[in-house]
Amino acid sequence: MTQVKPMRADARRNYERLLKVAAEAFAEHGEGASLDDIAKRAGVGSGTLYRHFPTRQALLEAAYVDRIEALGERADEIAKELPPGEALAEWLYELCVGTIQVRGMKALLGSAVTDGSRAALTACGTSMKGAAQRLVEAAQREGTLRQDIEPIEVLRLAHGVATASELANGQGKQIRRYLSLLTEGLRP
Amino acid sequence: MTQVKPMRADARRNYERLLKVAAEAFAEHGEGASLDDIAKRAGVGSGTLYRHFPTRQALLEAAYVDRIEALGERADEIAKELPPGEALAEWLYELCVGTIQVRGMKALLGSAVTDGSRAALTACGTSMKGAAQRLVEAAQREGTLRQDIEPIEVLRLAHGVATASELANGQGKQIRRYLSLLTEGLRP
DNA sequence: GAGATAAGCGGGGACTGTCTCCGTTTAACC
DNA sequence: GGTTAAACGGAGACAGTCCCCGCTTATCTC
Repeated sequence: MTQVKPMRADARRNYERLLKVAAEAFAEHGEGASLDDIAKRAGVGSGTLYRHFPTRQALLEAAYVDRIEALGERADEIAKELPPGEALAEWLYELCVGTIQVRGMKALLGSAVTDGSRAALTACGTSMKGAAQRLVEAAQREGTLRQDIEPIEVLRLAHGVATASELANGQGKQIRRYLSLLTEGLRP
Repeated sequence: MTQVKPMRADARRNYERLLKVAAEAFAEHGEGASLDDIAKRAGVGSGTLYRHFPTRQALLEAAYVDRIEALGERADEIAKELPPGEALAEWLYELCVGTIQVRGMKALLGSAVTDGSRAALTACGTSMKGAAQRLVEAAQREGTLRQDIEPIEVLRLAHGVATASELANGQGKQIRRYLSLLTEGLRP
């Protein structure tokens, strides 16, 4: 599963440089950051960039996997500290914060929960879905979450909440409010 | 308020052609459709397009104002046929359908409810906000909608629901489901 | 260490899209 | 019909994506 042939030293070096620069660039300019510019800033030719990461999507994913996996692990930490219902809410909050604050992660998280996505987001997608599943099932067992809902639906709705919060100039407060509106519903 | 000087005949002709072609192009290729291509298809130079519509946003808005205003009027029709709570739900449903199906309208509706938007969406924005306000207040008076919520928040959340539905390959069924999850909340 | 060799590099260039500038055309008014 | 200002339109500067292929170099072998 892991790299059968070890990368050549220069290849590995360039790969890492690109990743680091890309994360900065995406954070700064959003997912539309210029790829040729990233290559330049990393001190490599654009050919090198495109060889390592055939698509923007691939680079985006590689640049943020660790952050996303951290989010997956965070789910378990939170689960230890809070009762299931609250844990889910808190995790969704942190997920939304990440979605909005780290420009460029939105597209990535979005396609991770897209139905029929082109199997692109394997790593990120499974990590997110796993975390969501654990929290959702726990909350359902506890009885603080409706039974008829799938983990992936929760992720999609959270993405929707992030979008809505963004429209409202999303500071943490907005996210909290919209998340709680979702949890409690719009009825009185 | 309205055009002080009437447009020259050729200008008016080109303006209309552009609008018609633009609506088709955006519907077909999404909001990213090539502007030069729209100009070409309308049989005018790109200079003409940019003179009439300085930004993509401006063209997008002009191409869809009538559709959006129809949505505004639809609110009142629905209000006559259904009790306030159901009317709001039905209107939000139609709003989401429009958001998703007519590619290119999403960006427009999004920026119409963005906090601190650059005063771009005056026409569309006020139309939407007006319709939302009428339905929201009626539902609140009836007691089927929480009191502590603003019309614009409902619009933003609806946009979020549309986004979530889109991720789920949004057919009408998904939209209905996610909307009702929002209305009723995620609690059991 | 020297040589062989394939993995990896990188930048030139084709292509697509945006947007402006300015010489030319033409509708509108007399 | 002649004048004039409004409107046209396309050439071209610029920015981004992405591929191709001759050159460089890390690694392996002796």
